[in-house]
Amino acid sequence: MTNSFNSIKCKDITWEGRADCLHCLIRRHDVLATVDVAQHEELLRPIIQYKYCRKNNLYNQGDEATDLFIVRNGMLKLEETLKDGTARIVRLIHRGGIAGIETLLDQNQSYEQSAIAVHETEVCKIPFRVFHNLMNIVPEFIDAIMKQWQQQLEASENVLINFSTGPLKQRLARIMLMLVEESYKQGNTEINMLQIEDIAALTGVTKESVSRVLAEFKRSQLLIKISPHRFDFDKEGLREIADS
Amino acid sequence: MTNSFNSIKCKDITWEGRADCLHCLIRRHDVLATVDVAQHEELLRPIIQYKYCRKNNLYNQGDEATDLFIVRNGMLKLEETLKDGTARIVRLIHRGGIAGIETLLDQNQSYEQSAIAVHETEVCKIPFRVFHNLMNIVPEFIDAIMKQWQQQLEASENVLINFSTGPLKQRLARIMLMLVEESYKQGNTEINMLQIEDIAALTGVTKESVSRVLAEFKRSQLLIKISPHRFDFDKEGLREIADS
DNA sequence: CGAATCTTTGAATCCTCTCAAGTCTTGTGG
DNA sequence: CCACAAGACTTGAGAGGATTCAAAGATTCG
Repeated sequence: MTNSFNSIKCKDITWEGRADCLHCLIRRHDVLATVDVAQHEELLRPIIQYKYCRKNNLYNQGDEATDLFIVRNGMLKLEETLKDGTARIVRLIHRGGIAGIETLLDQNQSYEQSAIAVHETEVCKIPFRVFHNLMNIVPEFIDAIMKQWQQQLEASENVLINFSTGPLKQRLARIMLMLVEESYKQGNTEINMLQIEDIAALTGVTKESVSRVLAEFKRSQLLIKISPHRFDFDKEGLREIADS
Repeated sequence: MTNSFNSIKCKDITWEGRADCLHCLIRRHDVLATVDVAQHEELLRPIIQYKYCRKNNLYNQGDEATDLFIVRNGMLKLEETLKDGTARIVRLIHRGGIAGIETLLDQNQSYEQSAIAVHETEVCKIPFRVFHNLMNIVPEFIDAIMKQWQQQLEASENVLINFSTGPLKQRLARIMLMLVEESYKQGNTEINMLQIEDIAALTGVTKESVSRVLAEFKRSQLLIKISPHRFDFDKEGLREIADS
């Protein structure tokens, strides 16, 4: 299953039509796995599928919240812009993850971070009230939501512990290994490289520092450029640095 | 309401008897606010109240999970020990917060971090199954749990954004301001200082670096030592550094 | 092709770490 | 209650790492 759509030119946001939950192959990965979609077809009708290309915003910090987004494939960043203008990624959202979960609480009427695609990413856009209805109707759905909340918590802890602690070399090796795992999941044999600035926002350092360390990785053949954004890698070598 | 028990010598864990939820003055601050305690007295009977003195562990990373803990007052750290032996605090738990929330998911039978008192801290120890029963019986309780999950998420984001990003001076000023707010809540006019090593684990730097910057704060009168662990502070000065 | 954006590299500065020693505080047992 | 031991905190000096500012290459988009 290589991502055929990676080769297609991609810049914007594409409307991919009403979601077909009944025949959705990846539903088992997300919270809707707990829902009998045939039974609730009516309720699920407003769900729309979109494709967001690299760098497109799903929503911005502070925007009024109307929808949640489930990631079908690709990767999102949840990013907070700090007072001094720099950005900090608080967590990454992978397949099955939800962007905007904080808006499920009644008191939150707006998004707390910006959600932006870091790779080409397909999502299902689900109106807020559909989620609320499902929570009222399907008991198992609540369990799935709690599980999702815990996963988001772990995703943030991951950024803190693995990407924001220790020498930069180590942190970047860990990020590369995360990208390796991600590429396996997508059926690729090469890394889909993040932008330098995203890596900087993930580690809390400057983009120059990131660039320097990655240059070192390339010189020592830990990363080998295949094409723009595409890299082959030395997993063992990266692992060694990550665990050092 | 100054903490009278701060003056009493305190080293260990004290059993304070069965919790009296019915007359509990701080219940409105936590998830049990949604529960009619008179109606569910039977179910709540196993709840025990404890006092943990500074540095005592409620549980350790990997321990089999049997109970959750609600903080009545004081402060806990949730700490992860990394491969190289250093510790990283992933979040702090204040009044009304829950330690061990991750164990509410069926698949988690053990705690993911260690929970340790950083100040003298009173907690209610609640068996796991009591929580589960309440979730089944009281619909509003589930809402409160979700809210709590979101608060834990925000507590982790706070460590990442405010305590692990930017120059160390700035981060330490922010931690001091957090302690200022904490002291207000407890009705004190002085900071209850964290241990240097805890501050280091919160910021991801060495204890020597923390000590040096705090020494600078003391020299410039941003912090003024009153007694061991107790400091007067210059809130405006700290604010200025925190926002610089 | 040209403009805008993203990435790389250099050199000087600043910050943080390491290792080491010394001081202060706290807890324990005589 | 005091003395000693253990733990916590401070300080110094040198090395190593990250930042800043600036400029030059790449890449992408129109």
